[in-house]
Amino acid sequence: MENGVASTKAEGFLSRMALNDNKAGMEGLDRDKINKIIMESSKGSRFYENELKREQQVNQRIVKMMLQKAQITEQQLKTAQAQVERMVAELERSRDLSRVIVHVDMDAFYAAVEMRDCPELKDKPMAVGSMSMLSTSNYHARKYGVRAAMPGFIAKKLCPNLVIVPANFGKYRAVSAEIREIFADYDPHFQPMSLDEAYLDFTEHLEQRQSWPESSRTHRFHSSSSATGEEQVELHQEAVSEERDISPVLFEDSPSSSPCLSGSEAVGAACGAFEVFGTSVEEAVREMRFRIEHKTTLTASAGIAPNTMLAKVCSDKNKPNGQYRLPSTREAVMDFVQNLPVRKVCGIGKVSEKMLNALGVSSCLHLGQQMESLSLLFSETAWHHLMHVSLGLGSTRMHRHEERKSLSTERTFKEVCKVEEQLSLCRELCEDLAEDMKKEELKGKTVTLKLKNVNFEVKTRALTLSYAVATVDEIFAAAKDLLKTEIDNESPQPLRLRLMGVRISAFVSSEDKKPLQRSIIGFLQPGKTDSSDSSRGMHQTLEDLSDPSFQTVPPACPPQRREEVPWGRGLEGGRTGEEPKQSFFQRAHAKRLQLQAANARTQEEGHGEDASVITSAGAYVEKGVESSTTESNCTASDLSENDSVAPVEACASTSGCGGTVSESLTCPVCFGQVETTDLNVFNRHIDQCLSDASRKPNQWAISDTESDLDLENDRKDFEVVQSSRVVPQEDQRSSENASLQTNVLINGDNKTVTSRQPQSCDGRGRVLICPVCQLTQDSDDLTIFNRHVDLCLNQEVLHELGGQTSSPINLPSVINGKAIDRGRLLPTLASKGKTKRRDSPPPPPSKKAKGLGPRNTIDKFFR
DNA sequence: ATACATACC
DNA sequence: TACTGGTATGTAT
Repeated sequence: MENGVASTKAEGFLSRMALNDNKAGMEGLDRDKINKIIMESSKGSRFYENELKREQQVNQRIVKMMLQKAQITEQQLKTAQAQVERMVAELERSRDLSRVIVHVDMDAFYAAVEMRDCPELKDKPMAVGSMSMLSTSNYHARKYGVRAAMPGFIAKKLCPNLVIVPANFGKYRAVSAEIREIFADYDPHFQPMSLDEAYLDFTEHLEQRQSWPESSRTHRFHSSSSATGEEQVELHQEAVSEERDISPVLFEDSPSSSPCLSGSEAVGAACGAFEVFGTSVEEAVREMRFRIEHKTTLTASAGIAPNTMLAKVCSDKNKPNGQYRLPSTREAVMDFVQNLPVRKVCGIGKVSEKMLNALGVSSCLHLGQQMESLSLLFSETAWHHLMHVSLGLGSTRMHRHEERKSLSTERTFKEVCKVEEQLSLCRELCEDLAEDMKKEELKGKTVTLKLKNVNFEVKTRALTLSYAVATVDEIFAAAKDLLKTEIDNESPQPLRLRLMGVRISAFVSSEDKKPLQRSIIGFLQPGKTDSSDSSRGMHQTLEDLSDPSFQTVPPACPPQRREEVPWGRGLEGGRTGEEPKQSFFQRAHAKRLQLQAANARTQEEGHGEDASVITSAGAYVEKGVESSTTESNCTASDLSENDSVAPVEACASTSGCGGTVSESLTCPVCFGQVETTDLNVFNRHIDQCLSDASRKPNQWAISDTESDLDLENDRKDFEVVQSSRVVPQEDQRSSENASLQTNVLINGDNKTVTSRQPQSCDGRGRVLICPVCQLTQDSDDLTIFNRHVDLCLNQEVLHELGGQTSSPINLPSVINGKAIDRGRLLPTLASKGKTKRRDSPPPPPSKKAKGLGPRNTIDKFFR
């Protein structure tokens, strides 16, 4: 109510532009004066005009709704009422007041971090962001009406002394990690909503807490009041370590056994006062906030309630640095809700509020009173939500982060009208996106282009492919088509853009992400000579794109692509030169392959067939490490769709190549010793190294992964060695195709099996093949094998460093010195899963690769 | 499936 | 001078 309609009297104001003071720290402002300044700063701008337009659209919606309302009959109302009542009864029956949910929210987070690190800002109005847009403001600035989502230049008009500090997300992320550590102590399954807020289920913690000794609820104060500047920073550090010293003791499973008391008293006497927290929820939450403040020097606010919807509202109640508990009784909840302005509810924004207001609904009390009409005027999901709200219902359990559904990147810029610039912009976005896709090991089928013109009109254009994509070229191929179409539609007028964005969605099931495998593969791959296939078809260069005459390739037709650029043909022209974008390893390996495989490139057509069959079988296809102008297509995903190779796919998953278990492991990328025996940790390290090394290249292919079935198989006995090109073994040995891609299955008889002979998958006795030197190892002792691989990896680098030509590496355990092929190793599998899964209903996101995920990494190799 | 709108941080 | 960027979801077609 204190808000009412944002634009109280100022009739000419756009409600959507007016100050949104529905925010802590903004009570009692001179709204009219502030709105006047805001309007004066905006009036006449393109932005303003667009807002005006949108406001009108909303108004029309409202008019329409009112007309509808006017036509509602008694009968309809009656029916609706019955339905609502039934539903209320049912919801009431299922009301769950047994959980204790807490919503924690850092106060003016970014601003607080900046103030903490720069004391001069403390007593000044400040905000984080830029002249164009602010992310947040401190409470001092809020008094002037300066708030998040307001452009800096307007904020400056409201508050000329406002200090605007650029955002430093790295810092916020670090602080966020600190507070999350604390959250985890109270609820290991807490649900982070952003860097500065999270929902926690305190129920379990409270149960245990009841039996905790006082010592476990005792926390030491930190007296740092006299510190200033750098000193304060140091103190802060101390606080952090202190916190760390304390928490393990405090939160052990059996707190009673913790030696906390005696020890802390002594320490406490030396460093400051104690604070003992009780066993109630409020005390527990106070303790948590205390620890947060102690550890970060930042304050948090919290809300305690029986569900998330209420907890969220409660956390705002006593902000900043406060908390509010809503008792877990139906009565308390209903009372609370009655007085709750609808706008405070998460999910009800500016527009919904306005529509509800038009119906005379401003508080949740009205919501309940008008539910019948609302059920007739709003969509089912909408009114169901409103119904829950009116009853004070909300989620009572934390559902941990679901799988990501989309990934996007967008950029606002000055005004771009030239087609070439638009295309190169688009390409840049695709590059960024591809990089992110790679980081997350994702592939998606829908590419969406977003455009905003200088009048702030937004347009989105989507294209759904029949196969999942992830590389720059694939994404760009689609985005560019979409862009081109828009350009054509507008011509002869140019598109006058102020923003462009690219999004990918419709991800393929993610269980088949084998991060490390891919990583290591990419890493071992020679520069991908092949797929870079710069030349044809799909590979249009930027220049080509700029050519108005260019024809776009019909989107979404994998078969066509395959014809144009058959798999495995990429070698044409096998790149002899070095790819500047290759990783060090790739270059090293490529060089060696080059030397060893002398003239092996010419016959691509010759083996094209085999190559494609095999690759589709589960080979990992590397995406071209093309220079910026080339485009590669046909990635593993294309091939993975080929059902004909399914049989092989089943066999494609390889078992790990063995693993070592030693005190420390040597990272094949940085060669540093990783002090751990935990493969997950090790894998993470390698992933990090790999991603650091590959930052720009995008050279790693994204291979598909194996299905669960494969994973099982893969624990068995066969190995799949795959490289970018398939070469029958005979040829391989007799010719120098060695450097071409191959994909072979090797069974116990040491026989190379191509995808045409999938049956050999069940081969007994496994044969391990070094992914680096490609030599078959006769020992199947994984430890020995790993040692060999390590040596090979090192050797590889030494060669590169020494600029030597590589020669067969003779290492212990390499027997059978039969070079199988010099392709790469591909532990995996490529896509198997996909083909299979595709036939059956897509796996519900829920199954999240339990247990599959983590194991996709290097442990396949080094286990 | 596509486009656009709304919402949240 | 200057009005974000990322993700999810709902609404409508």
